[in-house]
Amino acid sequence: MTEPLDQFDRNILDIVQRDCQMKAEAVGEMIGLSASAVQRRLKRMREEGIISAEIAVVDRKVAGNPMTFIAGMEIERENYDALAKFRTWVDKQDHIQQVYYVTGSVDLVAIITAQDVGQYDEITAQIMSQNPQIKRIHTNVVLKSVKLGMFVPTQS
Amino acid sequence: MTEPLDQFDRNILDIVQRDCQMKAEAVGEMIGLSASAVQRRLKRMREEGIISAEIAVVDRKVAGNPMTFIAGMEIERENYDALAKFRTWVDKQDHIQQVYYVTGSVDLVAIITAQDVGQYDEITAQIMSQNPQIKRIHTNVVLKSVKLGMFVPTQS
DNA sequence: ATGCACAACGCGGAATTTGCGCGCAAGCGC
DNA sequence: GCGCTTGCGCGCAAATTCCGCGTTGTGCAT
Repeated sequence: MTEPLDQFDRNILDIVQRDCQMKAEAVGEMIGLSASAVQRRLKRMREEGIISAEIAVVDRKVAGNPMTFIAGMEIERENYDALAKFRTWVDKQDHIQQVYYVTGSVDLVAIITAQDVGQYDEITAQIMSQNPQIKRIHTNVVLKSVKLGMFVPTQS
Repeated sequence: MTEPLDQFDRNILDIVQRDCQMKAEAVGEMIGLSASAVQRRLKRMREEGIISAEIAVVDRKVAGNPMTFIAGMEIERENYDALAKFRTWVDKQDHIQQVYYVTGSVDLVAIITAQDVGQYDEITAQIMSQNPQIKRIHTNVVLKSVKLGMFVPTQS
């Protein structure tokens, strides 16, 4: 289905993961390929889902959500499709950036942005009330975002 | 410095946060603005840093890093610039996607991608050896990424 | 095994099309 | 009336498509 990436693909991904608006010609110069070849490969990787999205990263403070919280949640493990239901629900919650289903003392870890603690409180209240399978929420307040990003290494 | 966003700006950000390759004309149609106006606003928001980056999101599995870990770390709190040093170091570590400095039972929370547990072990070993101020690491293995993204709500 | 013909693939470059980036005059709000 | 921002038009840069070529790999006959 999706055959392995060659070195050119990896180099292209390394670049567009940092700046996806770069001109194909500039990319081609960096990696030793023509502009049309770069565009062909980009198109292919987009179609195959290797590049799943191309997104703008917006400053949290300017957007009015200066605060970040990390919420660890306990869920009913037995009920497996509780997780599926939670997934569809959480997809629509814009303040919940990321959710991971994990091993350990909590079952779910969520990265949540909010305007202030009051709004965060409202969000957690909604999580609890609209998802009875969530038993408890442990909150960590983020004092500083040391590093942010979605970069994935491609070089083996 | 950076005056507040109006409704047009917010609508543009909502769109480009999901797809930053969309044509300005298409964006303009959605929000009721001409293409050139959209481009002007995008340029301004890029220059002001409201849009801090535009990046391609790459599939983790295809990139050869199918596993994700959430690492909670304990650090020497007294030494404040220990955090600054850690920041500069961690910026260069491609496998460490995100790092948050938090309140609670741990001081730092990191999202880390790896090929397998063996590679993750190497990464944590490097963290410990190259950052003596890190005292201990608590690892949570991610069984499933329920939601991923960097979306920030802009509508108040 | 060796040599050859041929199909498949991906490249670079040219031609075409598309979208961007400016200047400008008009319109809206303060 | 004075900003500021919009919409429009034009020139140009970039993306897309098309085409010819070289390389690779496969099958077949020698």
